[in-house]
Amino acid sequence: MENNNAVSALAALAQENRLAVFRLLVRNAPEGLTPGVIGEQLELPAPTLSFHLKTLAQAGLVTAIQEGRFVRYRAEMAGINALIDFLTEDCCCGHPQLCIPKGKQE
Amino acid sequence: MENNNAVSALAALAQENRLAVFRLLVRNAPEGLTPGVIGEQLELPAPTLSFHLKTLAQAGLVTAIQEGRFVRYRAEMAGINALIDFLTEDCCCGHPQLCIPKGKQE
DNA sequence: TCCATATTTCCAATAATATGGAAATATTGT
DNA sequence: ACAATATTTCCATATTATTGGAAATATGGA
Repeated sequence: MENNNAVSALAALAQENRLAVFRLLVRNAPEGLTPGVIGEQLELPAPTLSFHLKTLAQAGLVTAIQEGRFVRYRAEMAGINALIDFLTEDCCCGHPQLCIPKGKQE
Repeated sequence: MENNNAVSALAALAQENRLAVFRLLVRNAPEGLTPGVIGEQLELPAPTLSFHLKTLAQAGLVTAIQEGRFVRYRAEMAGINALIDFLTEDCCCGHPQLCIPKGKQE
């Protein structure tokens, strides 16, 4: 993962509302949800939510597909995995003994 | 890890210069570096660097200890590990089969 | 075609962040 | 006490992010 992409993904998640949106989509993976439902659940006005969804999409953390009159947003697992891997390697580089995330403990 | 702490940590790393500072400190763990050396390596003016170090410290990603006239900053591995775990659980919650980071693959 | 509903764009106000010069503070060696 | 060096705080400026009302766009159903 490029440095730039990592910064984008980190910034996308570094915001309360966007983090909540992303988590909601993960809990509703793989089907995804429409902005209408997300906005209702999280009590976000439509323009605000649209702005945040766009930010998450640009960061590669969600994808959108049109379904008739609705749009279905889905959490992009490849995106979050890439971010986790970036942080893991970043954190461990050169000093693996200092940084053994749960997942790496045999 | 609390939601708030996660947002702080994400925001701290979601900035080019701060990410560079953190990575430099990880590469120089566990000894750490002084702001003088960091600023020289990354070509950052002292006040700018000080601001970023403070942000990283508040997010629990670095620690500072005074050493005579110098201050030694160190990467806080517990902090980055907590963030990685937060993202991993966040990402996997309810749908582990969709999200298997490298580290978790058997 | 016309209406109802879903979503986004436009836009302006507001808030939060980043930057770095100048000055302040702290510590060590003389 | 003084000079030299390290780091931080102060502060003004510039940049970027967030918010949501109003209007625009898009789609399906009557």
